[in-house]
Amino acid sequence: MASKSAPRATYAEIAKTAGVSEATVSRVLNGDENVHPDRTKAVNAAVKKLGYKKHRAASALASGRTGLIAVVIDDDLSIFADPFWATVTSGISRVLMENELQTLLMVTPLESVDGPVAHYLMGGEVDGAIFFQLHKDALIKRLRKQNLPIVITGTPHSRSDFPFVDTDSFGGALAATKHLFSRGCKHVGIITGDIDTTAGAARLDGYSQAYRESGHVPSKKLIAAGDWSMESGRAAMARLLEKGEGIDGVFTSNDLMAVGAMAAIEEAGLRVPEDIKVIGFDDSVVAQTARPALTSVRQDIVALGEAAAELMIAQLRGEEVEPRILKSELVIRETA
Amino acid sequence: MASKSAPRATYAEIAKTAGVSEATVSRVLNGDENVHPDRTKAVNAAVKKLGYKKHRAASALASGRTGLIAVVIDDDLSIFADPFWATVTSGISRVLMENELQTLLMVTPLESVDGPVAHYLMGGEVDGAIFFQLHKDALIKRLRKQNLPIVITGTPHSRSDFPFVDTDSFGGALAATKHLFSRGCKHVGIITGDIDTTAGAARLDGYSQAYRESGHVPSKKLIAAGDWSMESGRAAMARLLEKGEGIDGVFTSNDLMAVGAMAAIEEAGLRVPEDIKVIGFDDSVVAQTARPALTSVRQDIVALGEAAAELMIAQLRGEEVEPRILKSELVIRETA
DNA sequence: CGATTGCGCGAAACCGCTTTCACGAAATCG
DNA sequence: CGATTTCGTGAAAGCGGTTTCGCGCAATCG
Repeated sequence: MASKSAPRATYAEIAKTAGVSEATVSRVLNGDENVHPDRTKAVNAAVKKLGYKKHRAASALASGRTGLIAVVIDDDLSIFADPFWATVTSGISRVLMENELQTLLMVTPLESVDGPVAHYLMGGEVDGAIFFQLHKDALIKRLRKQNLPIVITGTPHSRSDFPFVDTDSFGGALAATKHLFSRGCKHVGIITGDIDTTAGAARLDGYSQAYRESGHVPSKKLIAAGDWSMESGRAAMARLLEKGEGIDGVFTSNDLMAVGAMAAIEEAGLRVPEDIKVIGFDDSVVAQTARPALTSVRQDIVALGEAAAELMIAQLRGEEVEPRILKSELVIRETA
Repeated sequence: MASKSAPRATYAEIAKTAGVSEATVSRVLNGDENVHPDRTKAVNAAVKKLGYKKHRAASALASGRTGLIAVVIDDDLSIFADPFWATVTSGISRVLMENELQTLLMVTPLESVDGPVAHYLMGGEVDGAIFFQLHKDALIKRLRKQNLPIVITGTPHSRSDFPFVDTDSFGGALAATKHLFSRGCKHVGIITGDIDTTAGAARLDGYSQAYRESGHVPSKKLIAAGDWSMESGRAAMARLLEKGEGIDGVFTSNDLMAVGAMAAIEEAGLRVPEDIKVIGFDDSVVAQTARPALTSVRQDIVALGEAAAELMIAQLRGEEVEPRILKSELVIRETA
């Protein structure tokens, strides 16, 4: 459709104006060391003069490298209404661009191992894929077998050796719970996220660990299950209150549930933080807009994306990569 | 990097097993009508049998069509912490995928007309570009001149003939303000967004229009400027209260400012909605988590993305396109 | 000092698909 | 019924890079 107002320079022209062969142009443009400095200079000059920009498709066809990295979002729970993934993605995109790579966004149900997405990824259309979430990793295992570089954002279930990046959920939960104790709470409860997710489990573990370290005795009655939603937080808190354990502090596994919990507390005629202190997780907008403002565990989400991209780039370079766990940090506001 | 475990079928093989020429294979695969049904069938059979998948790069090189649509986000205000754009993007991605197109995400400051992004877009690397926001449209004008299909999400400033999609800000603000009147408010104020944005201006216009239609007399003292942030909403509301116009209702141009306004109202010892009713705009998570729950103007954000993608596809087909304005809807909760 | 090695470089094949061109056969025309 | 169109098709020339191969030359070796 687009007309070629500026008839795009090619290797042929560069080669001619630089007085070298196209092969040499290619070498220079791909950083081959074994080229005489003089020619290198000549080529670079020609490139600048002609405003040359490499043609991706041609390059991809010849080399097999597309310069494209897929970011795959299983469109069930994900991006809708959750700023988290968007933020991660922007971090990824930034880093990839700096490395001459483009971000191909695929928001789609992951379906079977041979849905269209799977074929696309296996068909060599991209140089690598970064996945969000991970309920089923059959597809990923398959891709791995094909040597497609993969990075997972979030901790995978199987302890396969997938390269992944994640926030330190355990540490964050540990710190949050300890903070509640240090503020004088005696009976600290937890509202968990979906325990089937690794993040949900890790946050519960952190909470338990804090109990163990504090010398306090934990009670199963102080543990209530949520599913990350605000409504589940409200319901879980209501249950916690009913049990009459004298709960005076609660760590909720995300901010949304914290807000729900605060509503339940208020409905019970109690006050935050005077009667019950609350700490969330994520430090999302919601934490900042809540009243009273919510104390929460912050994750550096952009950094998470950047780390994912860096892991991908390392793989592309053929380096061995280790999973990366990012530190979380407690942001103290009014609720605890 | 990825090894070819399955040595990818090519036209050559298909042509051979179907007993036709490669040219015919191409015709069939690109929907050329002028091919004998028998051959068409033969080719399709061969394709299925061999599990053939077209090689994008090769196709792009030969045809000049990349099958890639860029989604460009000016990384200043945008994606960070704002679920809005992410949601739009997921709508775009879904529709593009259904049409065999891929979404290339570019999160980056738009800088000058000849930054790297500009070059990328002008270099024929993509078949079209969808832009979010629009502070400066110099780049876009330039791209348009090159015949690159463009769609803008949000209303552009210049009344150039860019194809764009947007939510009916004016109508939403009108409905919200009228609703406040109908609930008995006599002195309805507005906290505007950045007036330099078309959305900010349109929402103010809708508010003014409601005043005109209602027969009430508007007062400049009831208009306070915000900048979309929660803090600006709080400050604006404080000013509104000071002016002592007996304000009893306020329409804020987005949810974040509404939450800020509610905080200010509470700090002034007044109550929502008993003393002052509040309506926001966007119906974001924040509206749902606020207490009392915020009445707000909902936009169908996914639909907005889908519309953008559809406009793009129409252009790719060479059709003439009209801007598309999507209806907004008042979601009534507790604050008004 | 003749023989071997290594380095820098150009010629040319190639990546896989698209598209122009021309040709033979079938359909339409005068 | 010969002449002109129309239609379906294959051969082949690209599209714009990358990469292998081998050559000529200078450096190194015996």
